Amino acid sequence: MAHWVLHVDLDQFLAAVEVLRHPELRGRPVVVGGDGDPTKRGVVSTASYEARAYGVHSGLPLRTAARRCPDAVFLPVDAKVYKTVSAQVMATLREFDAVVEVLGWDEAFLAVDTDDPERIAREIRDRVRAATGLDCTVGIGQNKLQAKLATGLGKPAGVFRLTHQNWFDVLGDRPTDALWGVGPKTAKRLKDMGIATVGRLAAADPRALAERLGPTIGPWLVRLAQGQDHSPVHGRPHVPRSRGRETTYQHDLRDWEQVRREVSRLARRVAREVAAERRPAVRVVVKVRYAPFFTRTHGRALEAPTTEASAIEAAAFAALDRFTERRPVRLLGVRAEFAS
DNA sequence: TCTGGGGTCCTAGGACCC
DNA sequence: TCTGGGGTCCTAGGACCC
Repeated sequence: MAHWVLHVDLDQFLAAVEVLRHPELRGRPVVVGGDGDPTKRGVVSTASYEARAYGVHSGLPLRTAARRCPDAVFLPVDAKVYKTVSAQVMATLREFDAVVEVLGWDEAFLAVDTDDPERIAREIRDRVRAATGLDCTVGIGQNKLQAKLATGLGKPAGVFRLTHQNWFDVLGDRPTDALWGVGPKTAKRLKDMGIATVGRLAAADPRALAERLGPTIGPWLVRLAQGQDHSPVHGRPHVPRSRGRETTYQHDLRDWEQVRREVSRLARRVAREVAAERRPAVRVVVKVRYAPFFTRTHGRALEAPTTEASAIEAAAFAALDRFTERRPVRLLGVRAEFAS
């Protein structure tokens, strides 16, 4: 039997969950994001396919979404409900004879041994739909990279197989940011080097890329473009490396005393979650985004690993003291890092 | 008129030590 | 007056992903 990786991705997950519990919304443009008020600062988390037809997509500012699609139904992100539904989906996936690696609320990899991966893919789709009422797409590959990219080609509610056999037929002429791990910045840098497509990147000299993009990332990009990926599917539960909270304010903060109070509030909230985790923090990082949308961070190591709120707050204050610019603040964040 | 919140990993530079 | 070469740790920032 052959070894296959399947990637399962729920279609328009947040919007689909909202339609499930508000059936009257079916067929309408639905936009989930922020607190559901498109006049406020926030972005789209998920748009239904009906809303996508108006050019509304994840990451788009809610205000822009409202202009593009004034008839859309705007709903707040209800993380608690999505987590519950996600757990049902993942439990369904774990019924299969496979190693299951969860990637987030709406995605998972399954490692399976079979001679008919399409049969298993269709069965996954059917059983997820029966258990939750949700549609998903299943990508099939010889590794995680191929499976992940296959899913995008199978949407919505389809099954697609991407292997070394059809890799270049399907992706060779696509821009490099079609790859999982290549974003707009790297795509631009590659383009500036004369590398615009996956095919060109696959044929590039790893040493030349190492010089321009770093010793790890350069050669890795070439392997990525060749469809190579040896990272295993693992079923171990995720152990967080850090835990943080951040807030974008509806109106910029100008009073630095208020900034300090907000950092205290965030630090104490993070400390509560760190304590609940029962793992001591070793470092605290404060993030400040100024009104013109540039972001700075400063951190402070804790004197000793701790879950104590007062120590975490003191470290956050020490980090905050390293910010000297007194401009209006748009966002504040506090993050605690655990020992590695 | 804008541009969330939750994370992870890699890089580069400086400090420090031998 | 001149002053190498590693290795490691810490920190800030960048890029990416869901």
